[in-house]
Amino acid sequence: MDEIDRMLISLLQDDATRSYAVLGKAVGLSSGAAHERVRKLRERGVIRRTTVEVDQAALGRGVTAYVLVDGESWMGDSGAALAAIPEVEEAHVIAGPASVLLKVRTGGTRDLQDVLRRVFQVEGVTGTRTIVVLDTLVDRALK
Amino acid sequence: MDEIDRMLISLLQDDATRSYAVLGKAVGLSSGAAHERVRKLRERGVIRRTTVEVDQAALGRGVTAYVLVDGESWMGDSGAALAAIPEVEEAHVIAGPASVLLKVRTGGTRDLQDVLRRVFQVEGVTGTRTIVVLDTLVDRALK
DNA sequence: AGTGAAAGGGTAGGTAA
DNA sequence: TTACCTACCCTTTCACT
Repeated sequence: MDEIDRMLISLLQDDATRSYAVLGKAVGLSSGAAHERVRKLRERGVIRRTTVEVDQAALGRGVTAYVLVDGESWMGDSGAALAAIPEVEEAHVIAGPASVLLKVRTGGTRDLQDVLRRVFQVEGVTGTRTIVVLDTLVDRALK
Repeated sequence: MDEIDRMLISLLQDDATRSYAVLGKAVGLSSGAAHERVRKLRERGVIRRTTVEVDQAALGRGVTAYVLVDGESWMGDSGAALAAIPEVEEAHVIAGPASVLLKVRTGGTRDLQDVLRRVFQVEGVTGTRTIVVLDTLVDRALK
C-alpha cells in the first residue's frame, strides 16, 4: 500500500471504467503493471467490488431516513432480522443514545411507516426514533 | 424504465465489470441492445457513475461516526463549509432532533475529536452529539 | 516489481432488416 | 429493436529485465 496504490484507488473511485492503459499513464506505470497492482488490491480485499451508483430517487425511493432503534439484547440474529427488511440499506450497532442505527430508503412516508412497523416486530426492539432526511448536502466517496 | 432496465441495474450493482454480452444474455437481449440500454440509463442519470467499493478500514479509516449537529441558521454556505472537511462522507439536512446529520470516517478517536473541533468552528453551529459505530451489520446497495 | 509485445476478446459505431 | 459486421482499443499473458 504505497502512494501509487492510493492513487489507483482514488482514480477508480472516481470512474471505474478507466482502462488500465489510462490508469498506468496517470501513475507513471505501464498498462500491465497497473493491472497487476489493481488485481492485487482486489485480491487483498482493499477493493471489495466494482459497482454502479444509482440515483435512488429515479428508482422510486425518494425518502431517506435514519432510525435509532432501542433494544434490550442485541445478540443472535437481530442483524439478520433487520437485513431481511429490503428497505434497510445500512444497520450499525452504536455507542450512544440507542442500540442500533438504520439507514432506510422508501418511496414515501407511507412506506416508511410500514418499515417502522416491521422494525418494531423484530425481537428485542423496545422503541424507535426516526430522523427524516430533507436534503443531502454531501454524499461522496472518501479518498 | 421497464423490468429489463431494472434487471440491468441490479446486475451492474452486483458487479459492474460484467460484459455487455453477459448482461444481454441474462436479460434476453443482444449485446448491442444491452449496451444501448445501459448507455441511456447513464445518459438520463439513473446510473450516476461506475465506481469501486473500498474497504475503508484497509485505508486507515477504522472509525465511523454519525454526528448530529445543532445550528441556528442553515442557509448559505454551511454545506460548503462541511464539505470542506475531508473526513465528512455524508451531510444531510434533517427533520428531527438536530439540524444536520453527518457521517464521518476517521483513523481513530483522536482524529474524530479533531473533526468535531472543526465542525464546531463552522458558522452557526451551537452543538454536536456524536454516535460512534461499534459494528456494521448491514451495508448494501438497494435493488 | 515493472516493461514490452503478442494474441485474443470485447467494445463501440454503423447499417440493414 | 435486433442482427451483423468491422475497426479499434483494451485486457491478459508471458518472457525478459
